[in-house]
Amino acid sequence: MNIFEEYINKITALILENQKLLKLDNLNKFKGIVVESPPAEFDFDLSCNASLVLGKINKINPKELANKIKNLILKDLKDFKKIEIAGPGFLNLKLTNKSLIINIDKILENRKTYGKKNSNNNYNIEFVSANPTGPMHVGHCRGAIYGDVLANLLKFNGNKVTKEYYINDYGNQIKNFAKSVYLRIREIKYNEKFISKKDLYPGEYIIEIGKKIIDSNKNEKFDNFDESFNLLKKESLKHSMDLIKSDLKKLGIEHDNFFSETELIENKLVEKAVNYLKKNNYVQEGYLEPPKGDRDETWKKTKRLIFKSTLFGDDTDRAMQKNDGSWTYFANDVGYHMDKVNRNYKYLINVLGADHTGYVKRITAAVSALSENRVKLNCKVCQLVKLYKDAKPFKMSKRAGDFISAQDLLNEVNKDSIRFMMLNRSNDVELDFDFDKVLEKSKDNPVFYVQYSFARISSLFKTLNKDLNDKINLDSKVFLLNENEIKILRKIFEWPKIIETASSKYEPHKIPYYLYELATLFHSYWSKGNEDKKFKFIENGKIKKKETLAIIVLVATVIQRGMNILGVSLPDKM
RNA sequence: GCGCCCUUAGCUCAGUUGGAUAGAGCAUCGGUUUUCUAAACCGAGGGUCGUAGGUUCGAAUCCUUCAGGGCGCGCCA
Repeated sequence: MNIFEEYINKITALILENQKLLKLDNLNKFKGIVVESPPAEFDFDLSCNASLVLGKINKINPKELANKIKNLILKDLKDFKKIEIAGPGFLNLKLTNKSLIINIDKILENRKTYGKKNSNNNYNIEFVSANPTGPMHVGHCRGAIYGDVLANLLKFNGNKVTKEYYINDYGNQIKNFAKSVYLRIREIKYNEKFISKKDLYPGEYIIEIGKKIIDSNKNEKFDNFDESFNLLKKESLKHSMDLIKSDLKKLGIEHDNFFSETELIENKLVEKAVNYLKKNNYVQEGYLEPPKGDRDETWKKTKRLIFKSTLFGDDTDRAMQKNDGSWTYFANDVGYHMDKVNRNYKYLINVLGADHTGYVKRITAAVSALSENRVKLNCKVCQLVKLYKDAKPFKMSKRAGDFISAQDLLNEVNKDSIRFMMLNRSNDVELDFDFDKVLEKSKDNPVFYVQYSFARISSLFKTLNKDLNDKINLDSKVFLLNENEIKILRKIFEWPKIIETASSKYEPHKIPYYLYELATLFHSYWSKGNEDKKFKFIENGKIKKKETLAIIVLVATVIQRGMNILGVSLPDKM
């Protein structure tokens, strides 16, 4: 149920019926007409811009038109007790008690799904996909949470969502990773000092992995890297992925599908994709120009397979093969994405870190080519996370193993705060993550603020000895909302719209912002009781008005739905 | 040189399918508690929406110019 949609339909239908009376010709252009909440200073429930939009197209003075529409609405729709024309021609509308109650009842009857935007599509969201050569760092957490909440949001609306992780368990980096583990094992077993070199992984977790592999392979000598390679690769990857999965789990995230790059190679998916693209002339042998950025010493102008990604909006065509004829990382990814296309998803979403911005156009181009534009890949880039502690920036780099890992973060900050704070910003701006602030228990910390509002409601229900799910019967004869309750109700009406834009634009950050505003209204109302006894909810252990109870249940309902989507818990008591 | 993102109050940011007097939080200053949880509330000051143009009844929002900041620009992954 979305009250704005409901009334836009009623009002536009009414206008259509009375087209001649209103002297309107261009009625095929209803685009742009909306019903929304008026600015706070107007004491109305709804606002409609129909006369502004239609007046413009039909060259009619919007205020005159507004007046005619106003009379029509008053005559034909019995839902409003007051309509005013404001500003350049906005219609501000106030609902009758009866229609307010109808709308409140509708929400109360469908508490679990209030705000749901019905939809039934098949989505694949690829996110995290951190290299399996080491543990997750803080930057990964942002993308991880973003992807997870996006999935929750889309599922809430009724879509099917596969949460996927692409494991880059192939190529040189894995060789170097296994080599690092090998050298650490030699260090432990034979006292050979580990000397860190370029391309090796020095981090301490490598030692842990080495120990585990020694334990589970008591008879293995580890005296020849090449001979032990397969074993080392397999076991190191397993331990490393276990680390990552355990971090993800602590953040409340579980993927549905892990897709291995090695398997993709073994199943010849790249060849299949390349052959398909060749058939359509999207892949050809050719030469590329040297890159414009930093000089690359190993660059060679030789003939190789090239994907013509410029045909799909990329800045330059892309190599599918390296100097030695083997596939590039991109070629493998093309193979992977062909598999996704073949799995018949309607929408593909890739959540990437800021350092992969330059990759977006080519992989989007590849999906267009592979699906003949049938499937749209949407790449969402999460900008950097900047860590602060004691007002000093925390450095983060994956270089020497001195990055801030997800573990480090989880040791100090609980999952709820991490999730909420990482989402409390649009994904395409940098995010300052302040350790101190996130641990604070005050209004400074939005997580606590929202949770606290719910805890207050819970305690209220405990005092009343009532359950949040109890049925409430409202009576239009005595129905009366005070100004605090009206403000809250109007905010509650906006919830479906928040869900709609958050999910259609993939912008989950709108949810924490909204919840914070709703919590503010509730805290404010609550405090009114401290100033003036008449605003207290309870008298002699009983609720004073059923309307108040209904409003409070609505607040609790929306906060529950919202926090549920965010994957943040709601304690009863704080 | 090129691409993507950003530029809104002292600070951190919401707000873009064009709409009404541009909003929050922090910080600053001043108030509120014998309580349904003060982990809260109320009030005040604070703005040329980076610059310069354009589109129109109307622009933070759309187009163009320029400037500043971030990320990236390999046949690495």
